[in-house]
Amino acid sequence: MLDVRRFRNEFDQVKEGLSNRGVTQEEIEKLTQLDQRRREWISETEQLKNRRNVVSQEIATKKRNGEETNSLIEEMKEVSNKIKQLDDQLRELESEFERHLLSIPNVPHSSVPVGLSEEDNVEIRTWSEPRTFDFEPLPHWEIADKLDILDFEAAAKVTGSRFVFYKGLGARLERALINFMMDLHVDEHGYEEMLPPLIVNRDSMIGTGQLPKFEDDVFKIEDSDYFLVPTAEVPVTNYHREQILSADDLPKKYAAYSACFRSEAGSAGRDTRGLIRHHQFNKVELVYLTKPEHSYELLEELTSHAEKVLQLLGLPYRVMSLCSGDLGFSAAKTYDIEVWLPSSGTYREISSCSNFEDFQARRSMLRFRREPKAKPEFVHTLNGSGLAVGRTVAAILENYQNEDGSVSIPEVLQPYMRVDKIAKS
RNA sequence: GGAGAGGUGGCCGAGUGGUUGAAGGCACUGGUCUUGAAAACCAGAGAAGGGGCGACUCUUCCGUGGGUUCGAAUCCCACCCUCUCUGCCA
Repeated sequence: MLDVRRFRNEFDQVKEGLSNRGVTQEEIEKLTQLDQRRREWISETEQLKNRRNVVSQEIATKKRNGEETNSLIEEMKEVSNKIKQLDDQLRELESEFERHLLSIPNVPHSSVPVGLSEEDNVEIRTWSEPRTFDFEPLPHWEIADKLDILDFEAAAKVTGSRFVFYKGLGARLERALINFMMDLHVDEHGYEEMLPPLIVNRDSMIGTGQLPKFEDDVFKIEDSDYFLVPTAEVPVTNYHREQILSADDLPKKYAAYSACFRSEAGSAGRDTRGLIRHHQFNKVELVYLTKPEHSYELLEELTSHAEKVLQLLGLPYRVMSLCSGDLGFSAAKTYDIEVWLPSSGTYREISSCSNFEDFQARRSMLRFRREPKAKPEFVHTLNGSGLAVGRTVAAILENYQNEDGSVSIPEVLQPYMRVDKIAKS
């Protein structure tokens, strides 16, 4: 959530940042108006309430002394009615104000490239060279079909499109990757492991910014106010919601594996084949809660931890800095890590690492104290995929495929897989 | 799902519709005392929002949301959560 005070005090800067990512002039003006009216009405009702408190005190004293209080009570009836009226108006205004505020995206960090779309994202670095094949590399769904390790048709029958059954060594590969990634982050990178609920309530979804604006993108459980998690970011970040942490607790670093559920409304026809875009997929997520002054340096650290997974797996990738127009709603800055997919000859997103600054913390009242008696301040939250598991399987199948249709297993995974190759049985 | 009990400050725990932001205790901070510490004594200390350059000041907050009342932690209604018993069940 946007800081209204920052909005007032650094109006020009905030306005520019927001319009760089597509917030309209009207939306900004509306917020200014609502904020002004809101503050006027607050001081009006508060004056009346002060009057009510003072006179109530007086009535109590007079009653105790046996004095007459009828005229005061009469006056207070009127004041009370007035308060009720104004309070009702104010409540309506405040909920409109909040609704509006919740629908305004985060302000991009000054280092974010200005641009309108994906086209304007900036490449930061690449790692390793795409392998050259002396045969025509197949897309992962064809490789998997020949090896009988993924079954999309059965999933379509049992559930619907954009689902999959993993089978045999395919299922083991998915599981091996989850364990490999979790072990790496916990043992080498110092994260605390967490296994969160896969269903969360509305407040949690508001806290991390999925709601109220993007209800169409998530699965809601009928006859309830529960949602399937679109990412472990939601339960894990909300774990500390409405808490005041002490400075010694920071930074908090959590690694969480979860299944993720997304409705993929609006992406009909895109990536219909293979593992790239599913309604349900597995992901290992890294989540940070930090002091504000460390968040940007930790964004680099977080990104490097995600990169490390790809390096150990030997998968070529590049790191992109998303431009203002391509940033997610809650993010102030995002690096996308894109892995090389030989069959299409392109890089595809496999991790997205973002700094949300205090945007999520403000929505979810997630604070810390520098000193035992200091005023609470909002923490900064960050998260990134470390990595999306299904897409990693796709990348391994494609990058490690052999001419005979088999797929070699990257060395670091062999202890988890207990084989060095998936071949046709 | 059913029955009962309960939700008050960092924690424990009082609370009769009218100086209760809230007794008391623990923990915490500062001071006195002490060579130092402990004990004892004294004092201080919550959050959000509004106004003011500031000292400061006002409003709200006793699970959440409504209601009754001149006035609600206290009365009424709904909901949420926790605990105990119970039903079904991986």
